[in-house]
Amino acid sequence: MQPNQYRDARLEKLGKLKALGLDIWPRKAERTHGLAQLAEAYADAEAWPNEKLEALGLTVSVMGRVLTIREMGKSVFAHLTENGEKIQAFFRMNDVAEPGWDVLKLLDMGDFVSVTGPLMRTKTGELSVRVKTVQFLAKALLPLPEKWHGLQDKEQRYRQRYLDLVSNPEVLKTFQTRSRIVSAVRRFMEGQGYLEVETPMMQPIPGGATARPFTTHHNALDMPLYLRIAPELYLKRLIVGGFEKVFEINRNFRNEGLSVRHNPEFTMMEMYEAGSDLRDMMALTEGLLSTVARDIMGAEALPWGDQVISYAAPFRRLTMKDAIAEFGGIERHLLEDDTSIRTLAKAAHIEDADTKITGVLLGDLFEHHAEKQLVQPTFITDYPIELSPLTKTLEGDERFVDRFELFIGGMEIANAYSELNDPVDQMARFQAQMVEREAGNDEAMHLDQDFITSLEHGFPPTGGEGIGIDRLVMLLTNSASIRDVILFPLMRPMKPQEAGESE
RNA sequence: GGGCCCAUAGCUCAGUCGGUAGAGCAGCGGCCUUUUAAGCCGUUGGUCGCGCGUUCGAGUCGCGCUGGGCCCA
Repeated sequence: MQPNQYRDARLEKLGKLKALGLDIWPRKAERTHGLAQLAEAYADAEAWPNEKLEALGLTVSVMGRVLTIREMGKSVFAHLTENGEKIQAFFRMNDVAEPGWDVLKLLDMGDFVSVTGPLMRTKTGELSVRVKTVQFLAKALLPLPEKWHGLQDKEQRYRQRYLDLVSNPEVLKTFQTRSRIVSAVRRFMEGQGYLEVETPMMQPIPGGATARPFTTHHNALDMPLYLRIAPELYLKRLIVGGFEKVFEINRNFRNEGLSVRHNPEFTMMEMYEAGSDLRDMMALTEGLLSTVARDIMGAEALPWGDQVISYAAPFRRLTMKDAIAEFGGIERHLLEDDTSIRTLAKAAHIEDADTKITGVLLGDLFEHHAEKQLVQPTFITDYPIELSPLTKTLEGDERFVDRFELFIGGMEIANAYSELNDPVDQMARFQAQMVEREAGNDEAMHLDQDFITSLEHGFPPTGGEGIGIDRLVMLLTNSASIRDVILFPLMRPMKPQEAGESE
């Protein structure tokens, strides 16, 4: 409604810059060095005192966003920032070529400039460019958040992540680290001989997990499509087709609530290896996490809140029942009997404890007693078959399956199976899921007939696993919320502003 | 879905018992040719998230709504 005073002042300066005959929005920045490059070479004040820098006679052009301006009469200091690095620009009226001094007076924090001049160190020891010429690159019409406290309001930080990144350097750092983690994961998998593939994100039948999908529609084919909840069934088809080791890193979408650990779209890596089983997946996971921790974070022991998590192999292994017994302080033999399991579930105030089947109750008891306490990496094994429709059973016990979930920091990080490859058994498991679905469980799996057909053509014994990349990044970067490692987390839209009198 | 908490200037935050809006940074005008959250003088800027109510009077109390945060299921 009322024009913003900051915008007005800056638009006026823009006009003055134009009046100086400058190209206000040049197509390219003049520069000889990146700030990171200069920092790496000359940041060491002991090795590069001012005399040595001046003797070097190195003239540089660097670009950056103006972060601070300190005016001191006929000299001015400004910090430029680029990619998380900073350098000081030192302007003296007598040094700066026309129309540099006039340009300087029209600079605001947030603007982009490139400056050219010899490298020097001020008497307080800061690496600086003694500016001879200034090239104006772009005007910021809106002010940056406060320079000392940065942007604090969480809502605004998520909605306007660019401001969060500009004003909170550790946020930029976290996301740079995320990128390096993902690429280290890729490197490790490729080093193990895995090939990265892409499978459908839009699927006619959503499969591979128990979750509610998002629905969409294809116009030309006039058919419903689902955003995938997992790539699993497609990756397995590739193993049927003859790939030996495949992985995929990409987004999954689950139509569920938001929390510190859940965003409706999240990044997962899934991998499948023909001929291997759960034990091989454990070894792969230990190798992956300890390698990434070492290579990217520089240590196998990393802080998590006020604790320290060790990613050194091997990780602890514990059956689901043993975990319930240990962390729930429950006598182990009570977990062998259906009636006492039901009694324990009621005691733990688990919902529908009277009607749920035993396997589901065991899972609930595990969540209730153990999950939050599994801070150090722990493989939980021996899952009830009811919770695992895609997994081979344990040798000698048809009620449990050869599956693990890896817990770290009280969160589920990974989920792996010795994959079910018997098409007849798989069909029966799907049918059990369909009964669940008809009983009203809209997270139960859909029948995927073509997937069954693929198994009928022969699916070798296969180890498969999914790893939650967002949660892994949370752990490695010591971030308490998934929103701190997802650049643009889902937010409810703001109520649109009232239209006002203009129409 | 339930409980608790938050929303005041562009940003970070005060605002007492209900008495009519404050600081720092930023902005604007000055002074200052090696500063570091530079300093000094002056100064602009507010639909106190939105709505209804109580009251002579509401940023403050009550109810509802919106958005967000944390905990729980």
